[in-house]
Amino acid sequence: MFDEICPSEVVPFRIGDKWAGMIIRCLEHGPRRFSELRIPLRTITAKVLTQSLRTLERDGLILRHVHTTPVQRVEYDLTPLGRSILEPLAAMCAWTEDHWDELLDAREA
Amino acid sequence: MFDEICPSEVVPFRIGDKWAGMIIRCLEHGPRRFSELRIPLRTITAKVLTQSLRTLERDGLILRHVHTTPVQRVEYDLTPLGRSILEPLAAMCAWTEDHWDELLDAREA
DNA sequence: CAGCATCCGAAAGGATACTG
DNA sequence: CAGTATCCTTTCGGATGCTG
Repeated sequence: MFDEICPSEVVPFRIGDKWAGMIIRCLEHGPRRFSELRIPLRTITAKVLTQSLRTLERDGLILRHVHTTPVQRVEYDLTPLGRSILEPLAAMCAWTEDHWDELLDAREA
Repeated sequence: MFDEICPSEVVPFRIGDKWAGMIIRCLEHGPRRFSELRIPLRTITAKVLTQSLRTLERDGLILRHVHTTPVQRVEYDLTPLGRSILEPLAAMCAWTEDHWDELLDAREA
């Protein structure tokens, strides 16, 4: 999903905007900082990451925490609502893995 | 989902393009003709419906059958692959129903 | 560090008119 | 009936430069 070689465009599911699904997965195992998120999401720009995070925050799926001690730190974390979406998201990913070959075959033909 | 009063934009999931998920649900109970699909999808234009159907066909999720007896009839039907996507799609819809109020509350705040 | 402001190109979606 | 063709508007994502 995060690999540039991986043709993610084949995945027919999307949550929110282009990056929202991947952001949610990045937060699966605990809070992450803005700059930490930029690592797995290599090609995302700061502006677009900010946009996606704001949308997710507005929708109540993540929370934004600002720490000013001593330097600026901003952490993002899943809300219970955001965490609850991991289950249907996993179902989607499982389906995609199961039918990956069929999807690629269909594209070729 | 098909009601114009219903704020479908709140639904954070999407399959393929804007209409693909709804088209798949329209085909859930058997094949449908082009013009039949335009009824529940009231606001879709012929061009965009054609585009979405071609994409779904290319991805192997639906099949297109042309009947020329005696007038032109074109029917669309789910493939086994397309039918298998109904399950994760249902999981997504169930999640959305369960958390509908939370999503709307978050938007207001 | 974690953004915001500005500008830009590409793509998606749609309106309208026409066709085998 | 089931589309095509053409044009147009909007939206999306990104590049670049600046800031508290």
